[in-house]
Amino acid sequence: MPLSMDTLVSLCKRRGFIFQSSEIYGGTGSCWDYGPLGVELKNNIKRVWWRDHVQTRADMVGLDASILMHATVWKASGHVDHFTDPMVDCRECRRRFRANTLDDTPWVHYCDATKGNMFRIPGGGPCTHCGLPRTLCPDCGKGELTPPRQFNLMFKTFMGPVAEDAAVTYLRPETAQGIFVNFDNVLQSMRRKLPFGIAQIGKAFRNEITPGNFIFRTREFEQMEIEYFVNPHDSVGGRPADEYWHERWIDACMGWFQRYGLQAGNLRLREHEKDELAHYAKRTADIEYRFPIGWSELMGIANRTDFDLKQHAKWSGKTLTYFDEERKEHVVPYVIEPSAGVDRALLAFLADAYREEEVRGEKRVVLRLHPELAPIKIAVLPLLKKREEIVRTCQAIREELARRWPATYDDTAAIGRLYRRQDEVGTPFCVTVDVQTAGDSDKGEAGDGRVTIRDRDSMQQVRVPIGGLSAVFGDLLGGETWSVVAGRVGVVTSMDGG
RNA sequence: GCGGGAAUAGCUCAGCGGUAGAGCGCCAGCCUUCCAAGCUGGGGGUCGCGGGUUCGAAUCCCGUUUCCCGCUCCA
Repeated sequence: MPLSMDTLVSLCKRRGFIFQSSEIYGGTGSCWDYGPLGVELKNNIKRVWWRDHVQTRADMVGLDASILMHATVWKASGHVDHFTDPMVDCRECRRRFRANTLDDTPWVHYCDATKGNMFRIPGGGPCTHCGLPRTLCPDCGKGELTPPRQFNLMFKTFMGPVAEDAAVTYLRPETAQGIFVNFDNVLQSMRRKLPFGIAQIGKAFRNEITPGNFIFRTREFEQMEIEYFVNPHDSVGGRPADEYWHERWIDACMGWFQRYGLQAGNLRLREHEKDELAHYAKRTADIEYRFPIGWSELMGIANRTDFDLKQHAKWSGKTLTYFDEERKEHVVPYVIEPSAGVDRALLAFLADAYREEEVRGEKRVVLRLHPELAPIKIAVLPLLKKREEIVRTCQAIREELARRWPATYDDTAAIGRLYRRQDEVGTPFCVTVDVQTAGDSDKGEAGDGRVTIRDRDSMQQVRVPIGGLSAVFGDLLGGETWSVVAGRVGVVTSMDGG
């Protein structure tokens, strides 16, 4: 049975990943809070994204621009003009129209002067039979229209305590503009040569008409964006540089999601049709993921051309160009924009990791999260919580491991249940301390100082000395596979075998 | 914004005019030497909120809020 969104929502709440915002007040539509495990998962996603796209690349730098920006930014970007059209709805057929173009569009009219015959009247003029202007829905000709409503896809707010017009600005609807307006700053301060990119992770806000589907579409969300600047006059491999780099980024992004666990079969690329392209875009490709709600956009990779830099140059009066030493000319770079949603990525990673398995006739729910993404890397568990030596040993081990990795201790259930709990939150490894480990002071028996490591996915176990744990986890959490590491350090036992 | 559905314990839900329930989970104790074991006990809900009808409302009526599904919309 395919994973339902409800199942995921329920798991997220029950296990402390994601709660509905302001729940005790009845909840706030489209807003979600990340709980103790959710914030770890989200931070992990952001961290590996940043590491892989910024820190390990010579051609990338980072940025963290403020959410509130000069209001003119949004005039230059086009968001003010394109985000705030007054809209009206037909009460009958429920079609929606832009109020300011309504009077110029052709309309359907059932004319009383001709016993109610239907006419299609071109342009915005009155009916030639009755002489009356259009008052009803131009499409069905029957329904009354609602009063115009402002559809502010941008959240308007005020800078300063006095609400006067000069101080009006917006919560940014995308992080991209923070990069464009800092293009020259970065160029000057970081001595960059084209091609190079600027990355940013941050919150963005859109008054979506229809939010929903859990964290898929929310009004407050977080973006991971790159603006990669290229010289459109250059050619690479016989192609214009912007087209070449667009392709490279599509491949890189597709590969990145798979590297952290998304199955190739749940990912696909979708090219935007010509009439679907934003007016500034030369080409846009979406990476879609097979979410519980069906195939939907996970990220978009657009070729925004030189539109944004030119717009900001025009509105700011500043020169936003790059000097090409070889050609001795100033160019406005083209920009390739890989833009991903953190929340959507998190949803995809969760959905892809979710498994229901049958183990000894019982259902096992397990999140097969990539170890780098897992909120908790290691759980240290006592086989018997009544034995002081065991508990003490557990806590010492946890404390030591927690210096390098998120590690937790739990003794509130029997071992089987403890394992299942960790499975359900995606903890890749458990360390179990038993009587042999700590010894038995009552019987005067010394412990052997060895503990069991249990692998989440295979449920196999291997026994290692406490002193070797740090090195073993260094390997396991550093990218080596369980089978390789386990085979190297000890005798592997499986559930059925032992 | 429109249409439809829903709202009762942390989760899944039953109850549909007469003292708020179950399963799971959670907590504690006993037990337990590796995969959701067992036994005992426990905490937890003014049944989304506000009105109304009634001797009496989780239950019927009205309003409202929120969520879900679909439509619309989506730089």
